[in-house]
Amino acid sequence: HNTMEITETDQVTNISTNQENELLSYFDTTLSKNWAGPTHWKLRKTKSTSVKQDKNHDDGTNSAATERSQKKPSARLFTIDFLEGEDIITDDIFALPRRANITVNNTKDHSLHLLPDDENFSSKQLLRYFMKPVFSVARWKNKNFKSQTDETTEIV
Amino acid sequence: MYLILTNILFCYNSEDLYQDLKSALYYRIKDKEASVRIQAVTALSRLQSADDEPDQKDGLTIIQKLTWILRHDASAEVRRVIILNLEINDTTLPSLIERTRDVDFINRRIVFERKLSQIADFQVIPSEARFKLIKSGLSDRDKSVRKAAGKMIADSWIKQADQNLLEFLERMDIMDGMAGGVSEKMLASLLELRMSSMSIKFDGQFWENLSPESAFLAYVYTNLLHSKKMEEQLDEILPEVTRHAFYIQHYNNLWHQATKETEGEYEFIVAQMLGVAKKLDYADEVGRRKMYSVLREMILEPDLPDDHLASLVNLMSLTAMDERDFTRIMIDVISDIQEQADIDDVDNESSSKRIKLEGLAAKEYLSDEADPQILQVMLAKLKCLSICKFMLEICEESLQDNSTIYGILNQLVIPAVQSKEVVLREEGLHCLGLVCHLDKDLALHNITLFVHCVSNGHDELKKKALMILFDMIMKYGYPTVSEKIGDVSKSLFELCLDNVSPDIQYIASEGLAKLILSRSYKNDDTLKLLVLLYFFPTSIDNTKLQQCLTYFFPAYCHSSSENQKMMSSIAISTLQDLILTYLDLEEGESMAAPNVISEMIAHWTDPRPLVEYQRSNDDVDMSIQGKMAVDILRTLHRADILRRAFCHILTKLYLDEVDQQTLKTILDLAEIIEKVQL
DNA sequence: GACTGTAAGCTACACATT
DNA sequence: AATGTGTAGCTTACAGTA
Repeated sequence: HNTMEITETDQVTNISTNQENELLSYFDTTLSKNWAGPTHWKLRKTKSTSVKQDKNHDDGTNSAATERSQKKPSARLFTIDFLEGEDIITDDIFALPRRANITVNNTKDHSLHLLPDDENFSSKQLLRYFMKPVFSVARWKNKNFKSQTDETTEIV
Repeated sequence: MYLILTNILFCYNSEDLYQDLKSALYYRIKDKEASVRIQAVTALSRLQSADDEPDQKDGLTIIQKLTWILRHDASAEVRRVIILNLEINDTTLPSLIERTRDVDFINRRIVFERKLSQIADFQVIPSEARFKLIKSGLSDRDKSVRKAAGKMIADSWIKQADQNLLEFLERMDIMDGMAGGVSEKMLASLLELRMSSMSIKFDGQFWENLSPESAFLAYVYTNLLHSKKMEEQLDEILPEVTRHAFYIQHYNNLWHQATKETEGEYEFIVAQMLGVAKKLDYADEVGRRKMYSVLREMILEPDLPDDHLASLVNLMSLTAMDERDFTRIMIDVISDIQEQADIDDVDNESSSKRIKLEGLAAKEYLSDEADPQILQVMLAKLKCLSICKFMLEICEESLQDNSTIYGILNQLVIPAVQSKEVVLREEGLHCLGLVCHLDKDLALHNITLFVHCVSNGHDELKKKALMILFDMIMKYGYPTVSEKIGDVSKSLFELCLDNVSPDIQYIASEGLAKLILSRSYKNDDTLKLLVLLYFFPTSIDNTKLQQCLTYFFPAYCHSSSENQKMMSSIAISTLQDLILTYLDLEEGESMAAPNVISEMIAHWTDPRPLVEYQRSNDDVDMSIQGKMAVDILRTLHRADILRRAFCHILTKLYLDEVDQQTLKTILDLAEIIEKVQL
């Protein structure tokens, strides 16, 4: 029951001619960092600007009531959530006497700190066939008008 | 401090002090503070050239220690200091070159601009490594690295050849860097940087006295002007079509007359000239005919390399009137070759010699008997199939409109597919796959064949068949294709994702990524398999697969709320499976840590990037991760091994806009857990 | 209680952009 | 020059180890 099918014919031309092409190129830019796979993946924050904008939009469009009812409780209750985690069992407060530190560092680190080969994966590979190359320039389309009619009459 | 001491030591040469300092430094390079290590390493690098005495403890000299740190130190800055201070010699150069792939882009950059630009002779780098570093430098994700690599070539390295471009290309061994287009990329970037400061003119003399380097220059420059749409300059440098056809003929003749030492060079020149010809304007009838006749003759020659063949077919399409004209010509060519093979079959000592030469590569694939006649027929067939393949890559018209192809299908392609020779079968299948792009009925008729090849063929055939199958589904739609084979396709996909061959896993992943992203195919089990495969320890070295899916998952989840919903529905159970595999890792296996997996999954299912992409939160379920939180908490009080990781993902979820009801559920569940724990 | 590794938040700085 | 962006490093806190 899981297998659903939604489709028309020829997805490559469908997509590449449609605007979805542009939409995918959005990801070419946003994913240009973080291309190297899970071992080198990092979360990039600093969406604070866009988030703030979004919130402002919400404030403008939605009522302030929803704002209060949703966000304020969530903030409060979420802190409770933190407390639940394990806060009450805090140990007694002591000053930490520091003795001589061992200054050597354990380098069992086998990582060579190298990037993998960059396969330059982009929307381009998702918009092509495996076997059939896509030629951006149609080679005969210009000549076709005059010759095509001739040829057909000749052959037939 | 150590630096000062070291400098002092240089002035007051005291052996005891020196040894003391050195052994102290040997400890400080292992200090846990990066800043200390930086100092230690700078100090040590002052001693590197004066002291090659091995350390008694590990038998390593200073330089060996430095190169070891260069590879292993976790601090980018420590590595940077070593890059900057390490002297360049035969032992250190490979380590420095390796840093062109350092994770830190500043390190990559300074290797190019401070080290590799400084070497006296770039030929000390073996050409394979040289092209590898050029490729990675010029196509680096970071702009400044690309620039540094480009400048290294265009400013420093070319100086070694006295600013003489052709001399430079010769020293560069461009013929060794053709694979992957590295040579072309390098020259193109060089030309782009120096275009203004050089005037490039190709006159008759130039064309008549081509060397591999000048021919390559002509080819790359032509391509560059073409891609920049600089039509006037292009007209200026390119000869007329007729002349160019003569040149091609000329060098082709030289190639065949060449000695063993020079034949490679002429073959290369011909390849470049054919490349240039692709950018000519074939409007002129006389030129077009001349070119056509030259090509028509060349393509019949027996021992053509594959890329010549591809260029020839491509050019013949340019000189043809239209697609039907083109296919007719190619079919003529193919039957000529077949005839030729049949005739040569009877006698002709000399051609069988040639075949042997060419056959060397193909021989290993061909079955046992070395009978030259059989071999020759086989090679002729193979050549016909290759021509057919290149032709079909170009063809667009449907089979009904271009029925000439049927003939070749029945007479050449089908027998090849049924052949017992592996090479022929592969190439035949390739052609069949391409023909199926032109006719839906034919495609559907052959689906079962492709499926059969995927499940029963040898690896190479499997790969081809799988690619064809995906192409067919992309082209004609999943329902149409699966109608033909029932529910086989889903299990076939799963089989391929589970395959032992990394290539097949990769093809299956990319194929599925395409299908899923284009909404041709949608299935939660398959999606889950993809995620599992992505993180699985066996995939850790499958870079293609990883990079493909690294692109796919965010693109999939952040482009539609429906997709994101699907992902979130499998997220928790998948994460659970992955954590369990992580806990069961064998010695020597490795995979991403549970926390990383959690963060990535949390990111994929985060509604905010989706909102940003859609530029509105219509249809976006802002509380989607709230539901995930509920899921997690429900599993949490059962399993305890998973506690840690699951709690971690809980903190990553976006719960600010969760609806009240879900929120309440979350809190209740949390409360229960707390009580149970107490 | 010492000592580690890890995670998260903050600050300062270098860099790029305009 | 002024701005924003991204990163490295520092600090703090906590949990596990033995």
